[in-house]
Amino acid sequence: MADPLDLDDDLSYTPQAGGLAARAQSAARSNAAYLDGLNPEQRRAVEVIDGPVLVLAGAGTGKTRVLTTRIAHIIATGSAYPSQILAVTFTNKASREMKERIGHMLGQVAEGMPWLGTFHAIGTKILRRHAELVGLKSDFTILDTDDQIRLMRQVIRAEDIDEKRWPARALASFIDGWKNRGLTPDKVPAGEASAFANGKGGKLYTLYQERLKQLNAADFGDLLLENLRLFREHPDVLQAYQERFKYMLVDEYQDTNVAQYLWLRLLAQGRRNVACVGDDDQSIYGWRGAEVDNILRFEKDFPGAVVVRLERNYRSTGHILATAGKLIAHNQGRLGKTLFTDDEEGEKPTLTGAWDSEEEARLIGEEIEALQHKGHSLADMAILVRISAQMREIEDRFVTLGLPYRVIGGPRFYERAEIRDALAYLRVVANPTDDLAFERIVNVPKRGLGDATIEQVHLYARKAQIPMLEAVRRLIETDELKPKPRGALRELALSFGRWSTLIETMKQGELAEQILEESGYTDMWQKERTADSAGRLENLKELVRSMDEFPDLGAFLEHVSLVMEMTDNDTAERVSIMTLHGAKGLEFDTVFLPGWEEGLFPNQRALDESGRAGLEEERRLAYVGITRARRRAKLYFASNRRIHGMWNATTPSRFIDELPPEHVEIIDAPAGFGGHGGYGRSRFDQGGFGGSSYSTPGWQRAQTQAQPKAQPATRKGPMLIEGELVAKSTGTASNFNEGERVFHIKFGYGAVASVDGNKLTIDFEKAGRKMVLENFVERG
DNA sequence: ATTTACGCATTTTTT
DNA sequence: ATGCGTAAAT
Repeated sequence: MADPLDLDDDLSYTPQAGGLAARAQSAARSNAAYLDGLNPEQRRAVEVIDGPVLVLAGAGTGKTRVLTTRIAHIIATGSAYPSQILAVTFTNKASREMKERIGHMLGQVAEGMPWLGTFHAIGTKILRRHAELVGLKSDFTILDTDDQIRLMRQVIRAEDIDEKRWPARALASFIDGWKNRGLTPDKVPAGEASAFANGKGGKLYTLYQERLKQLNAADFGDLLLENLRLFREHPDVLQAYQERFKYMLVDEYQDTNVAQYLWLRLLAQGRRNVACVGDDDQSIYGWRGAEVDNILRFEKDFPGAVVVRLERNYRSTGHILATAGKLIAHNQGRLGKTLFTDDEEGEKPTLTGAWDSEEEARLIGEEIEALQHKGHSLADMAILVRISAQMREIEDRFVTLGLPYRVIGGPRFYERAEIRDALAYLRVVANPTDDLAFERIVNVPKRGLGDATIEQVHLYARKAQIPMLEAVRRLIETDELKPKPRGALRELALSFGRWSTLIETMKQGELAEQILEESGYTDMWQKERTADSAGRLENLKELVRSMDEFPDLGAFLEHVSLVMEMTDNDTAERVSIMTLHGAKGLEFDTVFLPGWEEGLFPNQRALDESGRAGLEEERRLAYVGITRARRRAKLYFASNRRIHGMWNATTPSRFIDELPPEHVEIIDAPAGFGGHGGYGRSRFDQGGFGGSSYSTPGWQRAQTQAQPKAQPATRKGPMLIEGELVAKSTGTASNFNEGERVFHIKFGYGAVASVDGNKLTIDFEKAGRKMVLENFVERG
């Protein structure tokens, strides 16, 4: 790129026949079919393209449709070329979805939207063009969280600070917070800068930034922060982008942090054609820097802004919306929306009290099986929990029941250790100066290189101002190293040399395979026969497979650093388990919401740390949870829950008391059918307990109205006695024999201790003795 | 240098 | 309860 500021390079181009713009224009002429089926508010949100617009889009009101149609409209009316529209999202998923839908709408893939992407992807794109202006080279590497923390640890050590008292993790969160707020080291308020490491916080931040520049690297926060610096220090650059972006669109505006807000505001100061779409009631990321205020003060920032409220809900039934609406009405400081629907009232959301969390899991399992037998698809059901720790009991229950489930969230593909290790090898091959990657794998698999040796290399590298790999090459020619490490390092350096030459001739997937093989990395996992080693090897294979979809190794690595996920096309029939945060933007016919207890939900920590604001965010989380449901929302609370391995008595969530009794059905939990008197008896039978909210008039009324439900005849689940399976034995002989070695996806390897029908008792090497259904194990 | 043992904390998660 | 990370033992 000769002149990075020559942004208009692709603007002089005439739309080709059949190109995106041409097709769109013809669509517009022919009568704008894309506008059909929009309700009046949606239409307004689409058609008012000039000037600032704030679209308050409630849950399920067609937000994405409005965004994509708006883009199509801008293109179709010839108001701008696709390359002049900036459209930012938070997640790759959202931007992928938008790309797809726009392409659909305009009849082809939206290759023509170069500026549709996440904040970070677009920030990266801009930064690479002007890297020199902020002290980077355009091929700078993007650090992941691991790299970031390792680098900070080095900085902390170099400053001779006690790592115990001031862990790198904590510094990382400080720096992250500053970057989220758009604060460069010099702008950090003195008070905050000195809160870390006896006043050294600010200095550490400065040093960390210096190290990043030395390494020609940027962390996630920098991708935006350096943009800000770029725009502020180089008005000509800013102006070029202001002119380029005729129209700007922002998705999930309620989730923007200060840095993103400042970035947008700088760009929007040009033409002021900025449309922000969001829902203040769904702001649930305050804890990572999102500022609901951004959306609340939009009209002040952009005087004369058109505000459109989307309140017609196309997702949920009446009772569900009424329940969610009543709950969220308890929040103050909202812009205020009331969702409505033309849909039927539907089933009332249900509330079930369980004796303990185990019973809660059991009840959910039974309900799912009952629905399944009525013909409902497991893929249309989800369990939404407040914290990940709640998943375990539910998973355990599902494993026992043989109910297929999938956990959404959890460690993502590119965050898995084995993937990061493999990537580190590739990074070093692609870029021998990537010290952080080199350090990550220098002793993985174990090569007998310890801290002492690494430190030696470090020292040498720093003295000679060369990358570590180069330092290794020189060191092995001297006799400064002990023979053993010297041999290991020589071997490694030779390998990297060899691999580097292959990069030209070999497809990256093949190369990766060879590297993993020759480095002994795959061997390492093959030798480790634990429950997940097989999965790890499978992940590595998947990685290699996916690599060849990219033109070259560099393109692949760039993708990986920005897109920390892998598109999985697992369409198998399973129930989803995820956190409430992870559920945002999704919808299901049936949603299970366990754990509505004080302390858990609202979460005590959120309350302690953020007070009323924390409570309101928790309430929004509850709102998000309920509004995920299309037809059925099922709330649960338990009177006893195991927390950190200890049983605690709990009280029902205050949110339960905020629900409208007339829209909620109270389910009398079936008493334990194992014969324990009162076991599993609903708390409602005991009247107001523990000073909880159950003495309020509304709920007393609700309780008396509650139909004591008969033991559901539809319950098709296996018979249970104290949670043990009694009726699922098929009587048929098992495929497994005593003493046989087996593998279980969750518990790993073990030996069959006894066989009972299709149930096996297995002594697992790691997990101990468990009883599992035989279809969950395979011969090991 | 690597293995084992003990102490400690433990919401939510994207890029 | 459980895992993770650092400290002592091999």
